[in-house]
Order: sequence, then C-alpha cells, then structure tokens
Amino acid sequence: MLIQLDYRDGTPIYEQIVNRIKKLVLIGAMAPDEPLPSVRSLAVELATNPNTVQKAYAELERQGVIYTVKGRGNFISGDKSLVEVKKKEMREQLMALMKEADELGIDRKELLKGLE
Amino acid sequence: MLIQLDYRDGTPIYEQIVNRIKKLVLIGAMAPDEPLPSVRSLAVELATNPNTVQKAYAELERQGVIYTVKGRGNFISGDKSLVEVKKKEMREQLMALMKEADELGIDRKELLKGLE
Amino acid sequence: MLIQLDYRDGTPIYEQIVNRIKKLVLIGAMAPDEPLPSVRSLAVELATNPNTVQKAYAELERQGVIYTVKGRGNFISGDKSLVEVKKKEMREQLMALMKEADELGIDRKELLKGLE
Amino acid sequence: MLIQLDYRDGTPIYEQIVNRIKKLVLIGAMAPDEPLPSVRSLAVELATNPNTVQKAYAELERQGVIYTVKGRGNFISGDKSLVEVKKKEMREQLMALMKEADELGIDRKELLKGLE
DNA sequence: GTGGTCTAGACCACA
DNA sequence: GTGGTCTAGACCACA
Repeated sequence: MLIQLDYRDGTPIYEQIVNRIKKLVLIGAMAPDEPLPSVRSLAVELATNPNTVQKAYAELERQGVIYTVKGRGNFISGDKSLVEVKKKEMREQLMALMKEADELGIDRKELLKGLE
Repeated sequence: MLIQLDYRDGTPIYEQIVNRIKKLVLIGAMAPDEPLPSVRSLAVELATNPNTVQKAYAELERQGVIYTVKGRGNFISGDKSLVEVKKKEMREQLMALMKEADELGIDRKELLKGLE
Repeated sequence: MLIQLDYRDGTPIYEQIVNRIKKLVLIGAMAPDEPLPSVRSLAVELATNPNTVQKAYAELERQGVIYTVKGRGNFISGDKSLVEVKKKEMREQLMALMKEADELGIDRKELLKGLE
Repeated sequence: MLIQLDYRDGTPIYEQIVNRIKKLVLIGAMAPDEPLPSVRSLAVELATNPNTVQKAYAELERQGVIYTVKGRGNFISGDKSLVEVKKKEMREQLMALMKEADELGIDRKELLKGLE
C-alpha cells in the first residue's frame, strides 16, 4: 500500500493512516471488498506499532470505510456514496468560509476569482 | 471583552482565545493600540488558568496581532493589513480545497455553485 | 442448506452459522433426525474454514440442537421442545428489559404499547 | 464512583466501564457537567490500566455521553435526551423480539402476559 | 494467521 | 495535574 507517514507533522500517526486510506478509497485506488494489509504487516511496513494501526482500522470501521471480519482481516466497504459524503463536507467548508468572508467585509467574488 | 469559551468543543482553550481575539480585531471591534485585558483579569473572567491566557497572548504576539509592553500590558497591533493576511489565508484554503476536489473527480463549478 | 453469511456484520462467522441453523430448526425447515451437511461440504459451500463449521456444530451439539454420530455425521435433534426453550429465553429477555425500564423510570405500559 | 468490574464475565473491561457510566448517567446519578474521575485515578480505583479507562472515556465521548476538556478532565454531557434514545433502542429490541416470535408461531399475547 | 484487548510505562500538549 | 498518543509485548478468540 502506498502510505507515507510524516513524523514531523503534528497529526497523530493513526490519524494519518486513517486519512491516507480514506483518500485511497475515495480516489478509487481500492475497490470494495478488497482486503487491506493485516494490522501486523502494515505496522511492520510503516515501522510503527500494531496498536497504532489497530486504532486506525477501528476508526475506519467506525466511519464505515472498512469492515472487519475476525480472523480474516479488514476489507474495503462497498459504500460508493463516500464521494458524495465528501462533497457534502466540502460544501459545508466552503459555506463556512464564505460566511466568514462576509463578516470581514471581504468580497466573495473577489475571493473566488479564477477558482472555477 | 466579549469572549465566550465552549468547553464542549474539542479545540484547546488557548486556541479558542486566540481565534476569538483575532476575530474581534478583524471585524474592527478592537482598535489599534487598544489595550487588552491583563492576563490575570482575563483568566478570572474566563474562569481558566492564567497559563492558558498567557499562552494565547504569546501566540497572538507571534502572529503579530498584538504587541506587549513590559510592565504596561498587551495592545492591539496597528497592522491594518490583517484583513489582507486573512484574505490570503482564505485563498490558500480555497485552492487546497479545489485541488482536493480535482483529485476526487469532483467538478469545481458544481462545488462552487451558488456561493458567489 | 439456505445459509447466508454476512461478513460485514460484526458477529463471528461460527455464531452466524449456529444462529441460522437454530432458526431453520425452530421454524421447522429441518425435521428431526434429518442429516446436516458434512463439515467439509458446508465449509466449501460457505467458503469458510472447516474449523469454523466444526466449531458451530460443536456449539449446536452443546445446546442440544443437533447430535453427532461418529462416522455418519450430524443430525437434527428430535427435541420438539426447542420452541419451548426459545420461548423461555424470550421471556427472560423481556423481563430483563422491563427491569431495565423500571430502573430508568420508563413506563412499562408505554414501552409495550401496540406490541400485542 | 460506584463502578464494579466483573473480570469473569466475557465483556471487555473498557466496555463494562462504558456501560456502567452510561447507566449512572441514565438513572440520573451523575448530573450534567459533573466531572468524572480522571483517567489515572479511575484506573487506580479499578486496578486496571490507564489505557483501558482512556479507551472507555473515548468511546463515551464518541457516543456523546461525556465531553473532554484537555488538561481539565472529562465531564458529563448535558444531553437530557439520553433516556429518550435509550427508550427508542428498547422499543426496537422489543419489536425485533415480537417479529421473531411471529416467525416461530409464538403468540405475542402469551409472551407478554404479566409484564405490564 | 488475523483482529481485539490489555498491561506497563514513556512522552507530549494543555491548563 | 489532565488527557492523548505511542511503544513493546502478551494473551485470547476466531478462521
């Protein structure tokens, strides 16, 4: 798996793993029901602790990105609507930004110029 | 000062203080060279630890939002370009968002629809 | 046999097999003394590990739902009172629920409204 | 705090802690914004590992039962609707039970007799 | 082999 | 002092 950790950046390792895998799923690099590397093997690959990978996988399962089968491993969920969820999140971020701009008297048009 | 802390929201208290004061300055609620409440008095007002307020003020000084005069207190910087700095930050956020959208194959136009 | 496993749902596979077979017996889909598929064939059918099916059968035997004849295979028990046992279990669950409701000050009548 | 662990029972310790605290909140034994014992002190009290308590608290926060303030501690959420949520859960359990009874040809009235 | 839980203990940010 | 993250390693259920 193409996961690169950045030990300098402040975000926790387990969170970096979560984000990376979510990204891989979002861009379609990992197909539904495709198995993820085992907790232990990924830990070795990333030179980190199995507990840390475990924490990342647990969070991914909680978010519905993957599912776990005891004794078998972890697999990508078939949830195709993940991109839709992401889109919604981005819309919310944009609207919050626009609201902030308004409060500061910054022109929306100017802010968005050339972004389309 | 009109600062309301939200203990439930996860962001550290010192960061909430920083954000609130930046906001107050940005919207013009605090004029250049206006004094801020002393560390101790604000700590009392917010029912928090003086260390926390101190940390917030240090961060604000680092960002150039306020300046400290030893023995006299803390004051709002006269930096009128603060809004400009903010605008630049917002542009960067927007460009990062657009880049992410591209990676996920989300149409920029669709994402920005109705925001102007 | 009409057994469908759900790998996404968290319950262990051997337990799903146990539950499914108990259900089949309870609803009368499997008659007393009827033979069950062999461990190996069911394992193949379910694309799972023979150990898993073995564990499920052992548990079913422990519960008295099936019986094993060495060299011949596994068979449904003639225990017609299985439904009675189930009914008793359900009563116990209901009474535990009612007890919990009492502790929380939830009205039993309200909780049971429209269920008869 | 009145928390008793049962090391014999199979449910994980962290989950027992979660359940106990939820119960205490549900029955009103702990008021909103009341502080919980610190991770370390509860670990000592229960003769368990701080990580285990930490895991329980993290889960409680995820469920909205408590909220965390870094450097200060954990506090009970003011969510009064917790009982409502619980009631809804119990209704769902009851309806599932009734459905199962129907499938087995068990009379609902008989099953519910004397429970009100 | 695979995931889940737990211990013992360290280090860090925050208050 | 308080919570959050992480390491190193053990033990267990499950497949």
